[in-house]
Amino acid sequence: MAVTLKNLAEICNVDISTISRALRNDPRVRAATCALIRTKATELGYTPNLAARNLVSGKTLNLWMIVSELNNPVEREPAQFLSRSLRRKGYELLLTLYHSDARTFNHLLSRLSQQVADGAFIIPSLEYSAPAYLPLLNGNFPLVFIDRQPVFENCTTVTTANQAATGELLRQCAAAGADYFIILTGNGDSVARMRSESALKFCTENNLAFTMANLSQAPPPEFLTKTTALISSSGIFAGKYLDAFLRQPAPRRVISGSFDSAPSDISPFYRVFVGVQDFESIAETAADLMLEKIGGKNNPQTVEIPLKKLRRIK
Amino acid sequence: MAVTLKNLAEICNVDISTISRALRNDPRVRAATCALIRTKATELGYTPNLAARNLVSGKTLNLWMIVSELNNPVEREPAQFLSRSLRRKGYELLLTLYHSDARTFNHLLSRLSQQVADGAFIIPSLEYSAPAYLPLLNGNFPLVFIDRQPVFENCTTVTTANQAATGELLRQCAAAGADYFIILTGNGDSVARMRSESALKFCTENNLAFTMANLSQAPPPEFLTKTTALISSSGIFAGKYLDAFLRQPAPRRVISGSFDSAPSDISPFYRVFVGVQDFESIAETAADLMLEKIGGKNNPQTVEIPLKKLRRIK
DNA sequence: CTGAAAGCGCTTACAG
DNA sequence: CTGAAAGCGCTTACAG
Repeated sequence: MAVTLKNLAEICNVDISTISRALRNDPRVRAATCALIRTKATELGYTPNLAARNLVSGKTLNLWMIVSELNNPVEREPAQFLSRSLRRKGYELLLTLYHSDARTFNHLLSRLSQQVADGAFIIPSLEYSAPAYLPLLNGNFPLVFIDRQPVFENCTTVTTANQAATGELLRQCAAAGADYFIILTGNGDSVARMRSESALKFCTENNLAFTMANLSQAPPPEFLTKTTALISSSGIFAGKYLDAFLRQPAPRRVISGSFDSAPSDISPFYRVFVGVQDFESIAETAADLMLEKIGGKNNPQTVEIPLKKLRRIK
Repeated sequence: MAVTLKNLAEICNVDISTISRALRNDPRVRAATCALIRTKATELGYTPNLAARNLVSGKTLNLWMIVSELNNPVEREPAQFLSRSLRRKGYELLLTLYHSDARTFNHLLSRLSQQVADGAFIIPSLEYSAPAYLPLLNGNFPLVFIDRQPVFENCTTVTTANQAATGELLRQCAAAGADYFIILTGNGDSVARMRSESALKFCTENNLAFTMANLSQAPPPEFLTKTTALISSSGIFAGKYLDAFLRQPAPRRVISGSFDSAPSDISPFYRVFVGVQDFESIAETAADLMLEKIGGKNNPQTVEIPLKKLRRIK
């Protein structure tokens, strides 16, 4: 059994409220009393019960972050930066995983309603629809979305300026000679859709040949005679697509343009460009918005963070 | 303001205790009363306050996992498996990071003393010494260590059978022709030390030439005439060591023997072996031990999990 | 079947 | 400077 204020009160022969005050450095308690209480407390290894404190204060100083898993840098990096940054601001970041499972995701949201944290950062999956969020949004619970946006409007989101970033990426590929674009970004979530749209727009505006494809879709024969750029959300996909469809017969030149990571084997590529997201700024911005929300400001908006850099790997 | 039992009691014109019972499916409350209460509750979006519940139950159904960061699979993988596994058993796994910082680590331990969780999994760093653990251990707080062992004895630890695993790894290298071993495993923590010792033992017993080295230590010229095996905790190190010292003049043949990951560029190696740890079994075993502990069993012991497999990558 | 009461461990006006 | 009291939101014997 843990030591409680009550125990200390009996031992020190003072009221429990005096104990409480002494331990919280209330200047009103006499130095001598305070000293006695503090020594006894450390002697017995007293440690406050946070659940009890939270009950009276109405806050936990905990913030949750709800992510799918940790293998993807898009989820992992913001989490790590947020943890550091929030600790400096007096909050604890607690990471929870939903493993791409809708039931688990909703379960975690319901925990938030049960007031386990003062707010939460969420990297959602598109398909987990709005109803689960409603109680939280109606209750004005501080929620900041990162990277992806949920299906409904009017919620605070911090994400990369994907339209601009995609434009830059394609421009580089074109400058390196690409005259045919295979766009593999798909439409799995709001970010994917934004990138696909932007890529399409770029190609159309600049009169560049392109096709939207995915990993199980062979490219039209056209690419054989062209300098092809593979545009993907992760270099892994470019590598896989190349292995699956482009190696034999090898096209003249293949360029990879991806976000965050290069293909694991870059040797078959002519050029490799990587748009590196600025996860630190994303985290910092999300933390600031969260604190505003906790402070009572209502700030629904989408904040876009520019790419950290556009690297040429090869 | 969140809806409380008190609010519901006023609205439904029954005592707060009846509300509580109805919402927890107590068979004693009349069906009609129960129905009324439940509809009102969902209407108003009632949601129990977990802090209050925890206060009376004395448990949180939360388990913490304290890790340094998430870039290393040795920390990330057990975390992900544990999260899945514990949810099935009715617990929430909350991940917290200490970012290789001793102060943060101790701060997180103190939170545990404040009863924020019913137990904790810890992947420690060697240098963060025993005192911070003492209150927890004395209070018999359920603690399960994963991978690394803290500096003191008598605590429950789940780790890979590193002695056997290292033996296997070196045996493979020797079978592939290695007659000179550069042992890069170091002594950064209990696992590193165990691997280094085991490697040394293996070489000595089998009459194989070897040297203990690190990334800033050139190998003796001997390796030039030998088939050299680089033994490391991660393929990254083997790659770096090769780049730094072995490339020019290139030795006859270099073999890599590492844990969990291969060198990112395997082309300069003659053979590449990887000992793959069984993080799923480690997590499963740790979860079981935790539940035992929470159930009141005192089970200090070190459980060793065999390697999942020994892969030959090249 | 339901209510009144005590209690979980703490904090904080309010008196004195 | 300190104590008695009320309260945070909930649960659970104990009566009736």
